[in-house]
Amino acid sequence: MARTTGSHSEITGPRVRAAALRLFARHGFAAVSMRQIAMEVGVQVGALYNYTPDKQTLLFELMSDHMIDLLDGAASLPRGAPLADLEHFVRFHIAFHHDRPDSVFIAYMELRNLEPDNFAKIEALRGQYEAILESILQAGRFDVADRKITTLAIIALLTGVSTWFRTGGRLTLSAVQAQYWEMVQRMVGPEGGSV
Amino acid sequence: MARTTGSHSEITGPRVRAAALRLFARHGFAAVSMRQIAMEVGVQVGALYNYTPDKQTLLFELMSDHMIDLLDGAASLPRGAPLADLEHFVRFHIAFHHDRPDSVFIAYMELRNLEPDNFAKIEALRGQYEAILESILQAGRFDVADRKITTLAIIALLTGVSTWFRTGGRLTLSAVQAQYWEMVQRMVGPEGGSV
DNA sequence: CTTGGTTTTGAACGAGTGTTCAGTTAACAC
DNA sequence: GTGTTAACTGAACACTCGTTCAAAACCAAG
Repeated sequence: MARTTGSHSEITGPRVRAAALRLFARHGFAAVSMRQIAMEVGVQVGALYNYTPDKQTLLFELMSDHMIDLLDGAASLPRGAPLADLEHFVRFHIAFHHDRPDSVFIAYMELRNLEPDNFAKIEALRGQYEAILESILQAGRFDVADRKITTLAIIALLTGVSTWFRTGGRLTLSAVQAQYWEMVQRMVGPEGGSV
Repeated sequence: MARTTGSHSEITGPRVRAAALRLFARHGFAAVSMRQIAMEVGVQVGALYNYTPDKQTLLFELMSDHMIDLLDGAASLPRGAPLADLEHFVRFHIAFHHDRPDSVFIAYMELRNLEPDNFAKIEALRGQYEAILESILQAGRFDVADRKITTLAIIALLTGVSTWFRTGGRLTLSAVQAQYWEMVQRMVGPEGGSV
């Protein structure tokens, strides 16, 4: 057999995903055509179908890869004292999302464009991620009225950073992390406050 | 002249906007065709163009109306002691967004589908809304490290409610308002804490 | 150089897009 | 009943859509 290693697919494949990611984030899944993606890659439309069975799967895999990376990252955080764990989680969430603005955008905006099966899979991953934060809150017995709500509130608060923060502005990433960590600390109250 | 008052346009017009709102929220602006909107209204496509010059304007007017309502609502809140003002703002934001899930979704998700001019107008309205909260924080001289960040953080926190809260679940709207008010109070620290 | 498999092209498919408009319908004033 | 005009239909326009596939191009191994 010929051309098994070093073939073009190992170059074009990632380029297809990168182009789709960029364009979906900028204009939305439904507004981007396969021809636009192909043009960005520098290839004809038909060639894309060597790398994805269809447009929907392309979207799903981008979202799925993102959520798995997120989950892996959070699951790999060192676990110890709950307050320290919470701080690690907060800083990780902000940094991770800051590094991948396009993926973040897609993961939050394009859920409705997923077919039911794919939607369920992404939602399951999101649930696992929330469970990590919730378990930290539980371990610390913080002073929160409702742990589930606090979990979702913290994630919404932290994810909101990506709507305005860009490197090179008034603040550094670590300054933002510090301020959000301060806010989260206040939100959850003193450790041991829960019954 | 004939048929000036009580004409169908006063019935069909709102129905067109309502159908567009519903469908844009469910499937996204780009994924919804004018024919789908017409079918929902029970009319042929061409008839829609009696009520909007084009699809883009239909989207813009939905977003614009929503933002103006939001701004009017916030501007009409009674102003007095900063802490009470902040509480009013928090409760208002949650209730307002809860009452209009479709509009909220569109206002946050479809910004990228606006033409530059329209985008700028919506952004300006959003800025005015943020300014109201910021002025409350300023008046109270709360203990916040950065007032602008805290403003955006609070709005992100509160808007996050609409991603999970639906009437009829475990919690009532006023219970949710109470919990978020508690969290916001903690986030901003004691009044008079700022320099 | 030939062979054999991977990758890409280029064209086509049927369906759907936003928008326009001449012509029909329907309701009100007189 | 007639005249007027707002409201709507139905068809058409010129494109764009996702997807498929035979044929060509390409490249490494033998």
